[in-house]
Amino acid sequence: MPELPEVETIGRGLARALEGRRIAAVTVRRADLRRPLPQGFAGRIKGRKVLSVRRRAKYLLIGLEGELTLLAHLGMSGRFRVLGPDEAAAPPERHDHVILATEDRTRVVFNDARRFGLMDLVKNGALESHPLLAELGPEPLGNEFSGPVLHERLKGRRTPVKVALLDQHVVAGVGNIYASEALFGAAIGPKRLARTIRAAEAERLAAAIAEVLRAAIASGGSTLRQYVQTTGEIGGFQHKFAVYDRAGEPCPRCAAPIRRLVQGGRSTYFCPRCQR
DNA sequence: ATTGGTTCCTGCTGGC
DNA sequence: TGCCAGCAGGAACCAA
Repeated sequence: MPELPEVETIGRGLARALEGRRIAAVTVRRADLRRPLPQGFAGRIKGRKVLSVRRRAKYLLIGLEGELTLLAHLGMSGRFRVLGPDEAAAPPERHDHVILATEDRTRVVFNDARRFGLMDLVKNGALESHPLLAELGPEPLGNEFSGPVLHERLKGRRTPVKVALLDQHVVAGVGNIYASEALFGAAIGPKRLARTIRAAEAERLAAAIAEVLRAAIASGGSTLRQYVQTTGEIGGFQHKFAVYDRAGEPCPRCAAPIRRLVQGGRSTYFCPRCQR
């Protein structure tokens, strides 16, 4: 599942493939993603040069000539493939929905089996007020994120802290995997109500969030070749999780068995001994 | 203002 | 071995 580190890694790959290049052709094979592609999608992109590829939360922002930004979200199963000129003959694959071809015969292919992903076109002037972006919480790797900021945002919430971390309005970009990992890193129990998290704990949690995300980006970055993919698992380089998907295995800190529970319909993994 | 429930979709898993 | 029901999961949306 692409969370912030995966989206960051993918963005870097797309930057290498696209920045400074002109989009020569756009193929839409399926327009009905999570929401329909905007009217005139292909025509509005074609011929424009790509100026930048950035990330906000789990969104990719591909800046185009003419003050236009292509907004993309990968949902659950979205991925991008980059095909070089030597792969010009490669046929489309199942679930390839949008293909951007640059003038130097590179193709960037958006593939999304479950179609929870989306794309939109936004005029740069309207970017900050875009409904999908306007209410997002702070970037966990940015300067505006800190223990006190997180503490403030958890204050008053009666929902479990794990569930709160998944709310993109609290902190942007943390998904199900790194929520569990960060709580483990901060030694905070996932069932604790958000409003009971004290300042010192929020400080630890904010640091743990940044730490796990940074580590995941660092390991994801090393696997990036011509394939831009979602989980960083090429060549056995998969990032090692401390607790996620490890129910029954020993806690790496105290060896107690990792437990799984379901919160808000999502799996949570934690060490019942270390995390309080 | 917050929160719980529902929905979208398809690949995978487990039971028979 | 094959079939199929059930489940996972990001996040918008709605109702309370």
